[in-house]
Amino acid sequence: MAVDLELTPKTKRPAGERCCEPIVYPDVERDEAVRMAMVAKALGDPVRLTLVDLLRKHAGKVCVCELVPLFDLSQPTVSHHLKVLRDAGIVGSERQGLWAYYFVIPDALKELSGWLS
Amino acid sequence: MAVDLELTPKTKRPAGERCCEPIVYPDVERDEAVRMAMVAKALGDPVRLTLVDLLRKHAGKVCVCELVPLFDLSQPTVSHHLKVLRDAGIVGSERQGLWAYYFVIPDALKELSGWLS
DNA sequence: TCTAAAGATTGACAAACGTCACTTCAATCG
DNA sequence: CGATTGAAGTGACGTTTGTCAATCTTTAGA
Repeated sequence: MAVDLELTPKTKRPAGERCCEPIVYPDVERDEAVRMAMVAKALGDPVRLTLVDLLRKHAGKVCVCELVPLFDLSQPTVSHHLKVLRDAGIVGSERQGLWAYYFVIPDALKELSGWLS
Repeated sequence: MAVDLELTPKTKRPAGERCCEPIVYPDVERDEAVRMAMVAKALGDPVRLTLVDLLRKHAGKVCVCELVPLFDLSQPTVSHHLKVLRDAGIVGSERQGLWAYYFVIPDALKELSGWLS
């Protein structure tokens, strides 16, 4: 896991000679990075982060009609943000009659959370 | 802290009447959300997340010249990503002669990390 | 069956983003 | 000094993002 960077003392190289050996690291990490970056990106907007915060604090399912008035945004915009979160796998939705309820998918943030701490 | 959403059973409202009471929540949270979203956004790119990962795994200071060959990107692009991370307060840099060394700022990810878990 | 309401979708547009080629800056070595 | 190297800055580009107005879809109620 640990990439072994050689922190050798550096001196100026002659022209053309490369500065340092390229370090290879497994591609597994690359996929992991892509996945986590996708989640982080979805959380990278104050509105979406707040949406997730509300849904998490609520632990249950929250109706869109309760979320929209919390923001100074049009309904389609909130809907769009919810879609971004859904595409990132962070939240799920469920229709009941006229209403749509959103909820946080339990383990969606686990990988990123684990990496961060 | 907990926002008290009233999950009353919903019925169709007559025209003009609002769907539900707007819920107010303290502005402190809003600032917190803006700060955390800023950090998340900076991590919301695979290259930058990998950069942070490498710097963290290394626990010390890493020379830019060791980071550039790890990515299939031009040096200015890597430099740009490092600047984004610096602007977000996630990493710091230090010059030593010709070389620039980057390192993760210890507590930069704490707030987001705490919120996530 | 007609109307109205909740929510998603579409289209548009300005702003921000990721990338590169080119240039500039600062520091080292001869 | 003059040449060279590591890294940052600039300008340009195509793409993506956040937002809204307008529209569409589905459902409930009369």
